[in-house]
Amino acid sequence: MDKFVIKSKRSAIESKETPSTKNRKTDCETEQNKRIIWKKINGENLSLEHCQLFSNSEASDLLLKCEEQLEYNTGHLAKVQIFGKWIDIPRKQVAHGDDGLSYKFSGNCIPALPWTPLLTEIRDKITEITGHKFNFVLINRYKDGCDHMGEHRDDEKELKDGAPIASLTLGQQRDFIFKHADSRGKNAKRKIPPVVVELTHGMLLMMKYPTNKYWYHSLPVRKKALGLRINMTFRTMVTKQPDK
DNA sequence: TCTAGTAATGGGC
DNA sequence: AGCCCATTACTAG
Repeated sequence: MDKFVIKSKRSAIESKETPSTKNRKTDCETEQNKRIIWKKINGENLSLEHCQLFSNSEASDLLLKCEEQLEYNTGHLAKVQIFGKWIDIPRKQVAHGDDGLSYKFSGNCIPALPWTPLLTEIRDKITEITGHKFNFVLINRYKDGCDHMGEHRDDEKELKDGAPIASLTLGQQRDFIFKHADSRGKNAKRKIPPVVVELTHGMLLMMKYPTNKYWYHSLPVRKKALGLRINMTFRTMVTKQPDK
């Protein structure tokens, strides 16, 4: 297992500069598609597949471009109401996608901004590799290991039935934890062990049906993770029904 | 009408 | 010290 721990945003971006020549990129990048190796993680109604979609240097380049180009929601779109209090979400978030789509998040309705050349390029690369088309991407920026996301399932009603979600990691490696709906809480019906996936720089994780129906996922706090992570989850949203 | 979902908090390990 | 878990109140649909 090749663990690549990025200690800071700076090192994430500069890590492509290796002292030796063994990792030097040639101009055969088009050959890369043939070298992609998928790994599967399966369980009861759990179906995940992941691969190293982007090389270390490609992923670092994309992370840098994201930092230069992306802007994140502020104000009420960056807050959530919990137990009566309005709290800033512990990360930054923005959505892009086809015209008219939006993302509902605990009462908030986050409208999709238009696709940008950078996001279109990444989207099309994922489509090329997976064969799946996406009309929406939710981007979450975790500045360090203290930024996180709680346990949740993605809103099934908004997502096209049976469509996978493609999750791209850029930057800091983080743990991603899946918990079965029946094994959560004090009065859990069953004891199903959680599944931990290490999300690494340049890794694409496909969450396939029906994973999201039965399994919650979270990105817990990791105090020792010091670097920046940007995550993009490409989705296929249900497009608005034409009025009858 | 009833269910599910958001994150901070504090205690146990 | 870090990680895990149960608890907390209100809203949208």
